[in-house]
Amino acid sequence: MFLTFRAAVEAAVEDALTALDLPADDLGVERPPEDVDAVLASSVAFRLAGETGAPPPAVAERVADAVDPAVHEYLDRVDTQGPYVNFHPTPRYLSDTVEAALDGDWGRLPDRGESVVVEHTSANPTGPVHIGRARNPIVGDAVARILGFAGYDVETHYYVNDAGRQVAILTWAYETFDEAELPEAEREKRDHELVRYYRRGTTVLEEGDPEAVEAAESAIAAVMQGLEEGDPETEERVEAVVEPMLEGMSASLERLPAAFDRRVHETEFMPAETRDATARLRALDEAVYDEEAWQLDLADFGIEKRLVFQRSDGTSLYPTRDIAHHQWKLDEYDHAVTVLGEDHRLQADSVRAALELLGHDTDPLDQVIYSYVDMPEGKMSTRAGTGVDLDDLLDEAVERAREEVEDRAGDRIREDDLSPEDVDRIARQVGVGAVRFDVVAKQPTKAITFEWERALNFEAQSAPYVQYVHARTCGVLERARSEDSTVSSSVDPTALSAPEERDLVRAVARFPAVVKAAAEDRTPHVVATYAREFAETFNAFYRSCPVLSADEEVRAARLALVAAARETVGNALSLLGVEAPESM
RNA sequence: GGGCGUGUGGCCUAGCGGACAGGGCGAGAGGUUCCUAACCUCUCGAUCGCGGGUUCGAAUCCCGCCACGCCCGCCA
Repeated sequence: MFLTFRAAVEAAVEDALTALDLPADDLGVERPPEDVDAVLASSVAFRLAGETGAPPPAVAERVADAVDPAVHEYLDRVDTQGPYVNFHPTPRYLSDTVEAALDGDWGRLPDRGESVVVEHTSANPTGPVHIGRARNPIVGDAVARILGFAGYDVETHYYVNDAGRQVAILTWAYETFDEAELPEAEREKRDHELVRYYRRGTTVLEEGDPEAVEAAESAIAAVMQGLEEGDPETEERVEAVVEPMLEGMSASLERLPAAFDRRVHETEFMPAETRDATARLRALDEAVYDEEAWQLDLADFGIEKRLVFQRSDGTSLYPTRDIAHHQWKLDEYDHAVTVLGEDHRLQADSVRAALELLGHDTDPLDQVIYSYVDMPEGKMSTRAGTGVDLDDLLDEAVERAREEVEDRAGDRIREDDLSPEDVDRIARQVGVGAVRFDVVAKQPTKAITFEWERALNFEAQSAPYVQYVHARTCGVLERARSEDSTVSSSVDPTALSAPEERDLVRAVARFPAVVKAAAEDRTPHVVATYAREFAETFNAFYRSCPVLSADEEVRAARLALVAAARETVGNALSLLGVEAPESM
């Protein structure tokens, strides 16, 4: 509804300017501050003041006079406040908004008939997921949900680096060391068990005596060569350790929840596609053979660092395989979004440049960059075993949420008691939701230093604040149902006259525009910001507008509005991957 | 050294060319015979890193500087 209204306002301003014979290249349509009672405003008058020789307020008057509200949908009237032209919607804007929101799937944008692959997380299968990288699945999952809701045909991929040196080390270590000589696993989970081999392996490589290191290096090299050639036996050996590791990691990710439509393995592009890409790269004018390795000169793309794409021993590197991988993505999908840490940026830019050189249009490629989460003491590392595991964070979050639920159970006003199952459910929804919301609500490029107290703060501006609004809407609707009231699918707009009612409807109306912006810019945090503002608006309404005790007509309208609000806040939470509790 | 990113009250954060820079945490004062108080109201608190510039107008754009992070591997 907001989108329709905005289009109408833009058309109205443009028509008015044209009629006044003024330039209409910048309409200055924007959202006014909260205390101004208009849905949209225009600041064109500032820009036209010089043009017309009149002061901005006078220009604003003229523009406002030139608008004919009758010919624009939902446009009721236009007035001015100083230099600003303000636009007010018709009562139908309110009723149509509520009715549309009740129609189901509120906020979903029409099908675009375009596919998009969202690749995220893609953590190396070397150990348990720690929270240094936890932004990736949380942001990536939200981006995928938002794009899907915005009308794209979305597929999510976890790209498995199963052909690199790291997994070769893991494979060699797994086959070499005896479990009896390793420390006990931190959890009875395959990823925790297997990471012990990886850690022991890297320790030997770093601190072992020269002979041992040499033997290890040759064993590792043999694994990499085998993979390069597509040797089935080597692939089997690697798979034997990579797959259980991934199962363990996935189990943690699913708690967020972050699930994937498919895992795409590097080895799927070996040897054929990688060899083909290597050959085509070597044929380029920008290809340089230096110190027995093949490299790509990307100076024309502003990248000083040469991209090495074939080692002196003839094997490929991660970027080489990623080029083959991305050629496939470009062939299969209309758009490809990759969520990756800031340290991979140069890498990704280089791959993109190489794809351009190979003749691909890389416009469909898009990156969402996030900054790693550090500990107060410094970086987290799988190898060193420093940092906090995602499982530990989620366990702690749920545990603290449970304490909250139990504390609050005592002074509940409502007489219905929570069953043990309810307590479990709420603790999980609130605990996991708080972690997710805390991460997804921030711009991903901002650095985060992990602190327990801050990450697990359930106070205002966190997930529970928004979830609580959803629970409240459910509570009202449930009560109404028990009194045999049904939510009417049509609304009398004149019954919604209180400012808190109007504000809430207007907030509902904006939701599709928020989805659109978040999808276009790949910025899930704007949905979180909206959800928080929406919750605030709802709470203002809830405070001053009793629903069930209101007179019949007002009651019907408010009940419909509550149902619309539930749909809105529920869908917003779902886009963020945060559960919407029906009670809490 | 070069490239990229970030810098908003004690702390976290939104805004990224227009109406007095919004929230939250924290500190303090209130609010529940009424649909869930994980709520609400009020008070305290900001040279929007620093300095220039562009503009009628700059937290927002440009230039310079400073601080922090990331990258500059035949690792991924």
